[in-house]
Amino acid sequence: MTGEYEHTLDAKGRLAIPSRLRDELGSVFFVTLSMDRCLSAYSAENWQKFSDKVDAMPFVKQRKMRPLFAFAARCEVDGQGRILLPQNLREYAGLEKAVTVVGCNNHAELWDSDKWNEQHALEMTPENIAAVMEELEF
Amino acid sequence: MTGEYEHTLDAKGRLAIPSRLRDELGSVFFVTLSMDRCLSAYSAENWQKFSDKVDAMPFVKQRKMRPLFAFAARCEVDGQGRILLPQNLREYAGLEKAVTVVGCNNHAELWDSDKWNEQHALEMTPENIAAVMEELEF
DNA sequence: TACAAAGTGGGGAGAAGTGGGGGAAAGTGT
DNA sequence: ACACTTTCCCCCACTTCTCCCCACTTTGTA
Repeated sequence: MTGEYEHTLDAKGRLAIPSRLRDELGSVFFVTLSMDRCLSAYSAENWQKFSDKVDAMPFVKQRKMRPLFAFAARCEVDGQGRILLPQNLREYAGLEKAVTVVGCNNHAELWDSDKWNEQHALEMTPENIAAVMEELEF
Repeated sequence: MTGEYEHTLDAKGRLAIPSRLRDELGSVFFVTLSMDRCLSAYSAENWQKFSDKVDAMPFVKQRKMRPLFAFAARCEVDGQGRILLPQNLREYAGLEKAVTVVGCNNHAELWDSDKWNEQHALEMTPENIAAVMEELEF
């Protein structure tokens, strides 16, 4: 998944999924908390992988993963390509009106647009890109 | 991929892909940020390799790679051999009207023609070529 | 010079994004 | 148990933008 897409959260808490990402996320996917005060959306397939990974962990470690499941939402896209975001998730990420959806390879992130713009400014510099390429060794 | 090709970005933000590079890039390819305030275009095949590499990284490291995906665009060439470049990418690279497409072995770079001409002048000297060959140890 | 391929420009159909109404379902309180 | 409120989901309507197609110009080639 790639690209950044700005959309608006309507009065009912619905968010349109960018058409470019819709195929990759599928018609049912999972949204959970992420670091950086944003939300992460995983396709059903990737969520399953993630879930399997946690399943394989020892019990004590599994408990630490609880919040990722407790605050996760199973989202179904409606006929208009939108999902309904639960209020607790919206509050966590500070989503109100303008939301930016960011493609991040194997998942998508949902950001309050103002917050994203700050992050964006830090990341979208030649210096940072150079550092990333260095790390990637591609 | 080799050669430099000057093209014009039309009013709709479309850019013609040089016919010489079209076969190597394919009908769907990916454009992302590069250092030097230009853009890099990777064939779908190379992009996949790159994406797989990131997928295999630990979670925290994956996050650092975010900008490469967030600012990447999946481009499909239209019937006339053109792609539509998203505005954020155009802004980053300062592309307005004259764009130079540069073949760089495994990828192509998109430069504002003025910027490229400066770079071009630095690189296209016997001294620089000598330095390059030195480095190459070929 | 004629012809083909490549590059450039623009109009229009259709998809994507946004907003809102109405009814079903679930939860709450009396 | 029943009425009431709230939430959610399906449907319809409107606007905007993207993408597909057609046409012209330029370049290269036989």
